[in-house]
Amino acid sequence: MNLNNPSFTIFYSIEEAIKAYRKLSLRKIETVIPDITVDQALVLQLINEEKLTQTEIADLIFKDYASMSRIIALMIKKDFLLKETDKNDGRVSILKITKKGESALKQLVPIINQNRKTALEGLTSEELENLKKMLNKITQNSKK
Amino acid sequence: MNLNNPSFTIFYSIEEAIKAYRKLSLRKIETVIPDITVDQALVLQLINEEKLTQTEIADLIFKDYASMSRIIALMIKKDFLLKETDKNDGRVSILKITKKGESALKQLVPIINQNRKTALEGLTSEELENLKKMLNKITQNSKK
DNA sequence: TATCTTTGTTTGATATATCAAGTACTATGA
DNA sequence: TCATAGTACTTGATATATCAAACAAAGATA
Repeated sequence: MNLNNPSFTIFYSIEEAIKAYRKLSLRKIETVIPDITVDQALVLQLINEEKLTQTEIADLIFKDYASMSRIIALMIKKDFLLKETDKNDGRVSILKITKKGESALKQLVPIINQNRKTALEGLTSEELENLKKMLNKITQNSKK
Repeated sequence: MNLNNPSFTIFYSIEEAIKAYRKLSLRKIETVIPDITVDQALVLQLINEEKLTQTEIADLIFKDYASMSRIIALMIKKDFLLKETDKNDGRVSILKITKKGESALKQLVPIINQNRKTALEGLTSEELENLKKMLNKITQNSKK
């Protein structure tokens, strides 16, 4: 039977966990910046930490390039980002954080860190290492 | 720093694993039934195993009721399901699997089981128990 | 019975996921 | 230098995620 099948429940525990965490993140984030999504907040943080192209960001956080293109477009529309064309390579976009983006970021960073802490409360670093190892095994198995 | 932060990597290992698994599932499923999605295949399987309302299915697999409504509508459009109104409660829909749905199901069940086996290869049942426990902890932490 | 609340489902709006196709620019080899 | 291939990104189409609002039927209550 399906519903009590351990293989079934693993994947739905994964889905459940990630959905619960995303919901927590959204709730906390919208208390400080109402018009930003969880993904957009993360992208903002990544661009702030390193100069990255859209493609590089997409690869980092496992997003499709098409999705990344639309996420960036919305962030520009909402005035969190600016886009310029790279002078050395006309295909590449340089992403810059606006004033509004910077101010949002200042408020977001502590919230994001707190969310992770909240979600991982009670898990030791060995447990987390283990969790990551098992998840990576599932990823590798799935890529064959 | 963010990218090497263990808290960061945990959540992205989770996303990576679930995305890799979904991609594997889709690839295998589309070899037998090209016009069905991973979610739709799962819904078909659940309806086959138990008589469930849309709301119950949604709760089981952590879907929003709105999403479930649309998934069901598409499955009806593609002739995998039929919907009738419950005679005892005019709000409730009774979902029935069509001939096409039944025939699809026969081909899908072994594929779905094989996908899970593939993805979990090399993980012992103790490890899986542990994995589930940690994921459930993250879920509970996130729900506060 | 008339009103109010709850329940099961749907619809609209916006964001993201995925595939396929398209655009623009760059690099490479004949 | 010209044709071809590759790279970075965009766009269209369809599916799903999420919130808010709507709707119809059922149940509860005055």
